[in-house]
Amino acid sequence: MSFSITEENYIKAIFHLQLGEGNVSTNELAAELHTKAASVTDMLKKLKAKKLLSYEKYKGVRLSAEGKKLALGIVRKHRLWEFFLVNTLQFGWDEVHEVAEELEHISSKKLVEKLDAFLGFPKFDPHGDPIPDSHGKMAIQQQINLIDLQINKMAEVSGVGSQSTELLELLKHKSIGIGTKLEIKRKFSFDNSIEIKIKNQNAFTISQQLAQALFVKLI
Amino acid sequence: MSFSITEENYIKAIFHLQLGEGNVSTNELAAELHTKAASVTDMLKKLKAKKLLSYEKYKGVRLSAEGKKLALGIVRKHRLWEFFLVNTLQFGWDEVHEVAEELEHISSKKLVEKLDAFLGFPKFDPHGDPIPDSHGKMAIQQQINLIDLQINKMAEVSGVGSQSTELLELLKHKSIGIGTKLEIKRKFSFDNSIEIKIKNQNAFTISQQLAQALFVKLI
DNA sequence: AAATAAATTTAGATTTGTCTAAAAATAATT
DNA sequence: AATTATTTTTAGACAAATCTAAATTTATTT
Repeated sequence: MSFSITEENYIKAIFHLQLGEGNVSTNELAAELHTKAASVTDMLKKLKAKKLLSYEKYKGVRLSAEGKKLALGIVRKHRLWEFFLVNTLQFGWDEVHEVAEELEHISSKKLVEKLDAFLGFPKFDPHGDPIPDSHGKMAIQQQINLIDLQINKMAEVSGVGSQSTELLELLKHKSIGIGTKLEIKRKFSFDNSIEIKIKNQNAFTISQQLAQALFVKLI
Repeated sequence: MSFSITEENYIKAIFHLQLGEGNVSTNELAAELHTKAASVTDMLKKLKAKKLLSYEKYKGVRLSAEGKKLALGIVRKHRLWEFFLVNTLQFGWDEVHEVAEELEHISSKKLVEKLDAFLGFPKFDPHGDPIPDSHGKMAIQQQINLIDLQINKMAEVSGVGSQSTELLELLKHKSIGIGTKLEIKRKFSFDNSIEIKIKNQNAFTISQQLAQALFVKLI
């Protein structure tokens, strides 16, 4: 079965809103999608008929297993395309969202898998959000993005945003790897670069792009 | 002004059908788009109101300058994405058309320009069709694809399908460049590789991919 | 040139996704 | 618990893109 762009956008919006436990309300959805409650009600009936979600009048909505699967597929595409735009086409990480909103609806299954392989099966997108794999599994992230680490808090590198050879080459050159212990000494707002200090080394600065590709755990 | 996917598909279809001189008929368009004549008539009125084409009842249709510009933009995107799918993502050249039909409607201007640069400003797509540049200009092609050259006809390399460093590296290694004179000795249907003979050299075979990246003129 | 055939357009209906306004159900307040 | 406020649903209408069937125009034949 295949779904319209509008249907996919509803499913994705519900997915993002139902993170906690409770059901998603009609008004929440209307706000998220910049539409009206009446339109949402109509669409929920349609999506219920397609078995993508469970919905009872006045009770709100939750995705079914099938709906979740569809949502994860869309999120996967969105985040893979964002990764592509930033790491391959040199977009700024802050200008890729709208483009990815369009690209995430391209339907070819083969395209997604080939893109994933080309990018080196990245686990996190440029914003540090996890990319679902082809089975819908995402890396869980107790780790935080290095760029969000507080100054002078010691932390340990626990993951990288991608497996690209370019990133790995740079990390090797800077002697950074999984397990490296470091802390941030300064943050420069001009270019969002940060100065980091690794034990027994002089402090040095790394770019925003590199910091965003690194995930750390507090120690 | 922005256009729906349907409108863009009509404009593209008219562009491909009006290659010669005459006007494009309602029935021709209906056949091309797998729709009915009545639907075409409706849409032509709409596109005329948007000044994308000139249309008089019962007289057929031709694109305006503006319509042509839009069409060239869509063709440009289609062929750039085809090039990307084949050369970057390793799709077979015969399986990219449907995917490119979707990708050609992604609207971001910046995406197209960055993709073009990433690919090395290719002049021809994997089928040998010319890719319009950002101003809508296409390389004219008296040249034919090497893969379509008849056996034992002497020809001269007149163009390459792209400027990618990978292609140029391979061409350098094989001592092939613009102006190289060669002829095809055999074609192998198993993998579509061909055996070529360059003056004063031993014959050697080249891959389908390489042959498709080379354009020649008969001499 | 009249008659027939083919192509094209109009008229009216359908589907998808949306809206406004009114009605119904749920939640909050006194 | 009754009243008010909020949320949600229904009813009816609309725009986009399509369709079928009928009407009209152009082309072809006799």
